[in-house]
Amino acid sequence: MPKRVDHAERRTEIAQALVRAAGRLGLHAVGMRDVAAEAGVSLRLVQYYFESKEKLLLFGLRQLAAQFGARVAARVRAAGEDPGPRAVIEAVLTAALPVDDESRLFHHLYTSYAVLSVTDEALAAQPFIKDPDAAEATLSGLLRQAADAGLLRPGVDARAEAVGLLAMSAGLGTSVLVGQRDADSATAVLGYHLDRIFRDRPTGP
Amino acid sequence: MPKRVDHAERRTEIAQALVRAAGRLGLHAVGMRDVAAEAGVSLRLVQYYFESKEKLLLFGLRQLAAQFGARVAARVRAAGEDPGPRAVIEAVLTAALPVDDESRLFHHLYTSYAVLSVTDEALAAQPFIKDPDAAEATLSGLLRQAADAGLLRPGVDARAEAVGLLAMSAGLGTSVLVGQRDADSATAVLGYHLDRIFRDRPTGP
DNA sequence: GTCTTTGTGATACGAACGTACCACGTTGGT
DNA sequence: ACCAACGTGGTACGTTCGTATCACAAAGAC
Repeated sequence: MPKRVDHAERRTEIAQALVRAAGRLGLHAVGMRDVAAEAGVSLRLVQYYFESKEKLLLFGLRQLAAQFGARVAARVRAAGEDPGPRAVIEAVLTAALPVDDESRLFHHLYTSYAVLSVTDEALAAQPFIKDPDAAEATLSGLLRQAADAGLLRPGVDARAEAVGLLAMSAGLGTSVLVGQRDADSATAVLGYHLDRIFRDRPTGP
Repeated sequence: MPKRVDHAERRTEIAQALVRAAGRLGLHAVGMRDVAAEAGVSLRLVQYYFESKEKLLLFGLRQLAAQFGARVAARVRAAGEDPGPRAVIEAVLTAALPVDDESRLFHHLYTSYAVLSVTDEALAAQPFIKDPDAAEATLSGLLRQAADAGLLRPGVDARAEAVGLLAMSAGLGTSVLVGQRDADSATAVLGYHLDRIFRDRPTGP
């Protein structure tokens, strides 16, 4: 039965199984056997495509980050063609909020990985510094654009707002995740803070 | 050698050992034997004072939350007697930032517990809903006081600001924890956002 | 002065974990 | 047609985990 197989695709499938299993059991509790069962393959195969658990976890993290990037891009695209700066910014910020199963799963696991990276340096490097830095630069650029277009209230510091808003979005996401707040309320808080940055929108004629 | 012993005190000591060990190894990786070694007692004793690991973890979480509450209170007291509302608010918000070993440890473990509580419902109930709700109410009240005293810029919504600032503080704390940002920068961002809420402080005569 | 409770040590047990090993069918190269 | 590499299954190994068991010394109760 062993036809030649696409390794990259197989690894992706197994990593997706890891993500699903981790969402159910918690990242700390998921084992190689759980991943194998979730993917519908034998334990041996998980070992075959990832030599060790650590490699599997690392690959899972990278895939998670990539998926999230794609999700943000999709959200921005869904904001319509040539949307206003505020729409784009709102799309970026709300993409991280756990409003549905997919984003909830993402937030849960990404936070799990972040906690792991504090004590396990193998996980630390890339996704927790480079990716947020990039997000910060992007958002900061968007705000500066908006400022140049005269859309912002006076005295707004693009960089400080970008950093603060991203942190707020992450923090709100966590509070939604643990059940302290519901998603609508978190969205409303973000909207309020954007209103404090942007000038009042022109009311209809 | 078995003199009569204060159970509560013993449990506290062991729970502190749990916290230290978890800070070193990660909460997911700490076992009963690690706690015993860290506390300098036998495995049996840990079992004796906490019947199961789950009970130990729960007690550790509650103790952590209590310690944090005390820390915030101390910070507020350290702001001087009869400090301005802004000083109190800044003390509350910066108390959660990982600026030293103690606060770093706290933020690390509290986030670990939060992640655990997503899949392990035994941990979920109290500290992740009640405590943040209380913090929110407190901060909201402080802001309302400041507004009544005419210290805030017009149009500020105390509740939305309280929720947003707490979320921002938590998010900034996490970014410091994973090494994306240093503590000073996080403090500066919080300061900037408070400046956007409070009126300009009167410049000296 | 016995006797029950309390605190403590050492150790054993069954399960689960990550990993390693062995065997075998299939495929593509030549 | 043969042979080396690939893909896969089954299973065993050593470790570690949380928990349970057995034994026993000290301290209060009466």
